Parts: sequence; C-alpha cells; structure tokens
Amino acid sequence: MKQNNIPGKKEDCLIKNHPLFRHLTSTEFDRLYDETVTEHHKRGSVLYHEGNRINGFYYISEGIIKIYKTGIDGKEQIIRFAQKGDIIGFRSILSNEQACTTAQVIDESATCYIPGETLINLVKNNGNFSIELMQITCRELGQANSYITDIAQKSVRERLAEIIVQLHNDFGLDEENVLRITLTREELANIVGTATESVIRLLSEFKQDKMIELNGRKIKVLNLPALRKVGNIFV
Amino acid sequence: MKQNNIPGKKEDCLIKNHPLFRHLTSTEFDRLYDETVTEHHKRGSVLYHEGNRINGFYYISEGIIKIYKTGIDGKEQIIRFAQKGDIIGFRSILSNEQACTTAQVIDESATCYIPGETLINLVKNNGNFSIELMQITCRELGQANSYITDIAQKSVRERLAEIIVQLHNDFGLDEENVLRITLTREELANIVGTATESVIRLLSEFKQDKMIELNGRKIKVLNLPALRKVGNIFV
DNA sequence: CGATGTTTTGAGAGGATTCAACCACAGTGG
DNA sequence: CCACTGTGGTTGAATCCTCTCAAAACATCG
Repeated sequence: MKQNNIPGKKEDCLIKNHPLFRHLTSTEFDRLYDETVTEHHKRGSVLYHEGNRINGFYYISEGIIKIYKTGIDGKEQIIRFAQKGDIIGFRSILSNEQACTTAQVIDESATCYIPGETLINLVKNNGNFSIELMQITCRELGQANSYITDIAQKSVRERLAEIIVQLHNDFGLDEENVLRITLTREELANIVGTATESVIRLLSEFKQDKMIELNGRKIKVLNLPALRKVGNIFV
Repeated sequence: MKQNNIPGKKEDCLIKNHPLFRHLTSTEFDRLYDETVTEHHKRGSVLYHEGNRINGFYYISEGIIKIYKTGIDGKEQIIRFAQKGDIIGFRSILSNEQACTTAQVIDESATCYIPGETLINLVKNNGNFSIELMQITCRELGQANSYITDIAQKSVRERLAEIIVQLHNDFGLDEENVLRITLTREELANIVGTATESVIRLLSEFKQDKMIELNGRKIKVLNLPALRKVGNIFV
C-alpha cells in the first residue's frame, strides 16, 4: 500500500522537532537518523493492523491517521486521531504485545518508521527520553479515561457536539471556518459510538440550530460556544 | 481518613515481590525502602482526589481500591479496580498533571506510599525499571482502549455480563463460588455506565437464567460460559 | 452509462432512563 | 424502647432516546 519503498530523504523526517527527541545526544541522534525510514502513504493505506506484531513505530511528519479497534460484527471504534508531530505504534513495542489497534491513513501522510530496538535502547539508556515518552503515554492514558467517562455518561447528542469541538481543537479551522479534517458520516459515528443514521440526523439538527453548516463532508463551525454547551464541556 | 499516621514496618510492604522492582540495585532498593511509608486505609477512605496534585504514588499490598472519574452531575465512572500488587497514582507524577481520577478504598487496604521524586529518579537512572513501568502503563492503555470499544458498542446487558466475568478473572471466587469482591448495585452501575435500576433488573434476569445467584451484595457465579456468551467475550 | 458507495429520510421497535413508591435495615437520639 | 432518618435495594409505568430496517436520492468513477 505504500506509495514507494524507496526511503525518502532523512531531512523530510522532522523528527528533530519533536520534544521527545530533544534530549538525545548527537551520537544517539545520528544513529536514530540512520535507522529511520521515511515513507509516504495514500488515503486508505494501513500502517499496521490490529493483532499483528509490529517491530517499529511511526513518527508522523504529515497527514492524518485514524487509530481504531475492531469491535463486534467488525464495527470499527475510532480511539483517536494522530497527526503531524504525533508518534504511534510504540505501545505494542513496549508492552511487548501485538497491536491492539489498526492505524489507517485518512489524509495523505508522510511518516518516519523507527525500529523498535532503537526505541528500547533509548528508553534503557537515556533517562530524559524515558521521562518524556512516559509523559506522552500517561497523557494518552488520561485522555482514554476521559473518553470512557464521556461515552458511558453522555448522550449521543452530547458526544457528537463534543467530538466536533475536539476536532476543532485538534485540527483547527481553515480561513472559511471549515474543520481541517474531513470524515465520512460513518467515521463520525465510529468515534461517537453510534449508528451512521443518528449522526446524520443530529448533524442536520445542529445545522438547523445554526451551530454548523454542512457542505458534503465539510463541516463549517458557526457557533462554537453553543456546541460546547450542547456537549457539556466545561474545561 | 487514615487509620493512623504511624508508618508501619517496612517489611509489611511487600514491594520487593513486585516485578517492577526486580531490576533495582541493592542501593536503590535500600533507598526505596527508606522513603516508603506504609499506611492502612478503611473502606471509604480516599487515597487521592481528582484534581489534586499528588506528590507520590501507591503500591497496594492488601485490599481493593476503586479508581473513578467524576462525570456529569457528579456521577462517578469507575475506570478500574486496583488490588494487591498493583501500583496507582504514578500517572500524574509522570505526566506532571493533576490527578485525573479519585482512588477510594472498597476493601480495607494496606499501601506503601512512595514519593514521586523517587519514581522519577528510578525512571531516569534505571533503564530496566523504565521498561517495566512503561509496560505497565502501556498495558493499562490497551485495556482502556478495549473498554472504550466495549462501552461504545455493547448493550448494557452485554456489558454487565462482561463485567461479572472480568471481576471473576481479576478477583476470583471463594470456596462457594462467590465473587471475592462485593460492590453495591450503584457501583456496578458506575462500572457498566448505566442506571442503578437497570443493573438490578438485569441481575435478576441473570438470576432467572441460572447464570448467577444473589445474596445481598454477594454474587455467586453458577454458569460462567453462559455469562461469557451473553457478554460476547471471545478471548 | 451502469455500478458502487455514501447520504438522507421515514417508520417502527426496543432498549434504557426516569420518576415514583415501597421495603428492608442499621444507626441515632430522645 | 421506639420513632426517626438515611442508605441501599426493588418494582412498576411512562417516556424518550437510539437503533434497525427499508427505500430512495445522490455522488463518484471507471
């Protein structure tokens, strides 16, 4: 599924900009660069599959990737999105388990693949790197906990509003106030944890209430405070 | 809320039995022991509160503790339980955020409190310790992801059955096949993410179907395979 | 142009919540 | 000793939210 197998120029991989790697010595850094493989992926291609063993992890230098689990009847549950600057897939390396999620490209992406051994070595030998990586993991864990509480306690309506606000926070708006991430109705349903039809109905209600405007898959945000209110967001 | 402030004997704290600490040098270990405070907690007492800054974490040497988040209208959402051998509270130390959950004692507990600095130092200086801790965190993350998928996709009935099976796996049964953890109906509802009344109705259905037997808060497991089937558990 | 996939709308069924009343039980205090 | 109070458990009925199924409109693409 990869567009090509030819490793890209290392310079394309902006790893050095990530806070995670700021504590590396120049030796460690050179080695990291040597072992890193730059790749391009088209929409729809899969970086790794749930249940597979993976031997490395990815730094995302461009694009958007959805991380999902497959539930009952093969229905996908989107756990989160990863974008420029995020790293994904390291969980399995460290916990030494097979991948518990699938990572699939939503917006054409550029990634740097880094072998798992490199990661393990860095964790073992560079304390500050360890701390930094631990912080990333722990923040993810905190977000997962919030997500659990939301799904368990909020209505579909609240959750959908909340997700739109969250997408706004994570991906921002373009010059026309349109969300910088485009999802199918089904994908939206798979984040919220509901049926596609429910998303469609609620979206058009939000539109009637002048909170958003719809144009195909593009969602224009008109009234963020109202969305926050509907979503019961207080932070 | 602590039963006393007198540090218990270090020997009570069976930290050395935890795989996490097996890679410590004897110097590190002695220091860990010196900085550890043993405590006893009664049912109902709170180890740390959501929103508080905490400066250390806990190793649980005895008892059961529920970890929950407070959602809308103050409704608690139980994220998980911790018992003998588990460590809790380290997430906030590492992510350098305030506690995102509350930890409250369900079954009289004994804990070892370890200062956050000690943890940070170990992560920075002992690679194998880092790896081990990372593994624990990553496994928790994996479980959280599964939980999200379950809550989002399964019915209340399925989830309740699943939770009973899970409690069975985590806490086991006594000689009379009764779950070794006793929860109020409300607490069960707060795990499943539903109303107390729904739990009550479903439990009595399960009882009618001869899958469980009820005696106050005690749940006797009669037919585990049937529960697994109702809960759509394939693993 | 047909073929496929996505979006939309409608109607009906069913699951789950809410509200209310009631019981059981333990602890409190007069 | 007994009324009082609070908590937890149970049950019923009505309501509402959400899902499912079905069909049609629409878009996209080779």
